[in-house]
Order: sequence, then C-alpha cells, then structure tokens
Amino acid sequence: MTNRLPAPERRQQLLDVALRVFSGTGYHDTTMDDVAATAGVTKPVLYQHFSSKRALYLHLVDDVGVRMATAITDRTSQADSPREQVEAGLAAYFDFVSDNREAFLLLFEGADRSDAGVAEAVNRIEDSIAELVAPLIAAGIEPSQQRALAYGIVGAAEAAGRAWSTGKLAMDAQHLAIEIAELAWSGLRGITRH
Amino acid sequence: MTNRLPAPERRQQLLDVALRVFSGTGYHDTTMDDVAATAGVTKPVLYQHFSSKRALYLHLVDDVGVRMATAITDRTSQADSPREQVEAGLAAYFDFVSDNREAFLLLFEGADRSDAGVAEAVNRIEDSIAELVAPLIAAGIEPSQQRALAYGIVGAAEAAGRAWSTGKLAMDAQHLAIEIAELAWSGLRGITRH
DNA sequence: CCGGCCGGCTACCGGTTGGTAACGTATTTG
DNA sequence: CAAATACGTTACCAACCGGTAGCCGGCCGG
Repeated sequence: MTNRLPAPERRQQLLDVALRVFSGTGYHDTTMDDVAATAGVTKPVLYQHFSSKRALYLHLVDDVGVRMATAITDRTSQADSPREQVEAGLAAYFDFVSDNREAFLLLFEGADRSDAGVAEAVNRIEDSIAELVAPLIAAGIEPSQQRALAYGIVGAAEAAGRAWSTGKLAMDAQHLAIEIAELAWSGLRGITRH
Repeated sequence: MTNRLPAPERRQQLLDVALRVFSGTGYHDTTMDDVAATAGVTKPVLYQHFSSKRALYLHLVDDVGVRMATAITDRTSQADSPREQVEAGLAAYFDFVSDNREAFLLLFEGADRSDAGVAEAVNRIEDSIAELVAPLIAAGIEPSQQRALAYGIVGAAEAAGRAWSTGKLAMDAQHLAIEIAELAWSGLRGITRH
C-alpha cells in the first residue's frame, strides 16, 4: 500500500514521472503500466488524472513547449541590440537544454512527428522561436528568405542541443551557446548583401 | 488474383511501396497489412521478403541514408574550394530533398529517434555529413568547436528541408540551397576570429 | 465515534496487429 | 505432359496493452 497523496500533488508527481519515463523510453515503448509503476501506483490512478495515454503525452509536450518558449522570450526581451538578443536567446536556449534535459529530449528526440497532434505542438514552438529570430535578420531581405534563414538557425540550435545532450559534444552549455550564437550572428549578418 | 511477379521485382516493389506508406503514415501507424494491401498483395508475401516489420523499416532507413549520403559526397568531391564545397553540398542536399521527398521525410520527420536502432541509423548519416562539413571550418579552431558548428550546419539544413518539404516555405529548392549556403558560409567564416 | 468520501487496488476485457501454418495454383523444366 | 518449384492466399493465433468496473480502507467532518 503506497503513500496516499492529495489529488493535486499526485497529479504533479505523475506529470513529473511521465516526463521522465516518456523521455527515456519514447512514447510507443512506454506503457501506462510503466508510468504508473514508476510512480509507485497502479494504472487506474493514472486514469483518474488523465483521460488517455495520448492526452497525458500531449499535455506534457505542450507544457514543455510553453516552458521552453517562455524561458527564451523572457531573456531576449531584456536585451536591446539584435546581437545581444541573439546571444541572450541562445544562452537561454542552451540553459534550458542543460537544466531540463528530459524536457528537451521529449520535444526533439522522442517526439513522433508523424503524429499530427505531436507535430503541431512541436511545430508551434519551433515557429514561435523562428518568429523571434526572423526580425533579427538584416532588413531589406525578402520575408520568404527571412523565414528560411530563421528556420535554419532554429534547426542549428536544435541539432546542437541534441548532439550535446546525447553526449556527443564535450563542452559546457555556455560555451556551446556562444559558439552557435557566433555562427548565427555572422551567418545572419553575412547575408546582408544580395 | 493479382499479378504474379518474380521475386526480385516483387521485393523492389515492396520496398518502394513501404517507403511511400511508412513515410506518409509513420512507422507506428502503419500496419503490415497496410503495406501489403497498398502493394496489392497479402501479408505473408511481405514476410517472404522481410523477416519482420522492424527489419523492413530499418532496411529502408539504412538504404535511404546511404543514398542521401552518397548523393552529397558525389557532388562535394567534385568541388575544390571550400566555398564551392559548401554550395555544392547544400545544392545536392536540397536536390535530394525535392527529388526524394518521401525518403527525406522518412529520415527526418517520421523517424522515431527514441528507438535505438533507428536513432543509430539516422545519426550515422548526420555524422557522416557533419564530418564533411567540419574540415571546411577555418583552421585553427578547436576540434570540439568544429564539431559543434558542423552539427549546427547540418541541423540548419535539416530544419530548412523539413520546413520546405512540409510546405512552410514558398520557394524552390535551388534558392533555398543558396540561402542556406550563404548562411553556412558566412557563419563559418565569421567564426575565424577568437 | 461514525459515516461518507476520496484515493487506491485487483481483476478483467477486447481490439489491434505482428506473425504463421497450411493449403492452392500458375509457371517452368526435364 | 507431368511434376517440382515458387508465388500467393485464406484463415488463424496469441500477446500486448489501453482502458474500465467494482471493490476496499483509511482519513476527515459532523
């Protein structure tokens, strides 16, 4: 007989556990029994808080997406010059990656983009970051080009974050942020001509 | 009673069909019956050629990965200056994306990176491209930084390709290649200092 | 102190789907 | 023109797993 918990705390615990488990095993290889057992509880308890496996998962993805987006916008909004915004944004990005490794991997490693709902949630956050980046690109560039470049930068951060958090890059998050910021900045500035 | 086909042709047809179906529906939402039916055949036929669903899928991922990698190396090996290599490589990359949309999406949209085998196959191709990019970065940079930047460039191409092939970018592949090449080139060159 | 409520558990169900056994039938070969 | 071969089908199984019905027991308010 496990510890009895008041509903809100139980719910929060289940969310925490589910994030860990889903992020580690992936959506399809994780059973509701796994999540429940890891939380020290049985399946029906899980269903008292979440209507379905999919609902639980989407809730997590959504939640994590919002947390990541706000972590970034919070920091960029305090920087004035474009260059500072790039640096602050990427610093915030990689701080998030290192402080919330599981959350980051849930979004960009485990996420099954062939599932429409999941893809939409992941795209939403990618788009919101891309929209932050787009205006930093030298004015006078066609909007369609700006969008393409913005997606490029977002993808660069994503890939670097994934490589880093799976141990393929041996440097600390701060330095990685600086490297990618330089790449982004000079890349975006170099585009001015043409 | 459907057309009887000699084994090698049937096998090839099944691979083609499977690529289409998996790429459209995603691994988990595709049943072996789906693949078989789309090929105008029944399940046991599929199992005469492939030992399991997973084996079929991994074969495809592997195959597509090799095709993509060679398409790129073929073109970069014919360019001499670093700048030309960047341009040729990205031109080849986006040509591949536009000529083999399904293959590209199988690798970078549908692929379930939480599956160890799949992740390994996808990583293998990312790594091979990154290793092509790394030496183009100004000499004198630390190898760990080179790797980080190389992954960044690969990620930029990947994200741009995904955005493009899901219709979020309204430009042709050639122009997209040029944009990303400029981003990459000036990004990599700008990094020289420090 | 007692009764209701809330959190938890045991036990079960049935759809989906990967995989297979056994059996035809067209084609080719001696 | 058999007969072996290889291509294909029908019919089935069994396991896994998402989801649920129904029961229990401890804690809290009256």
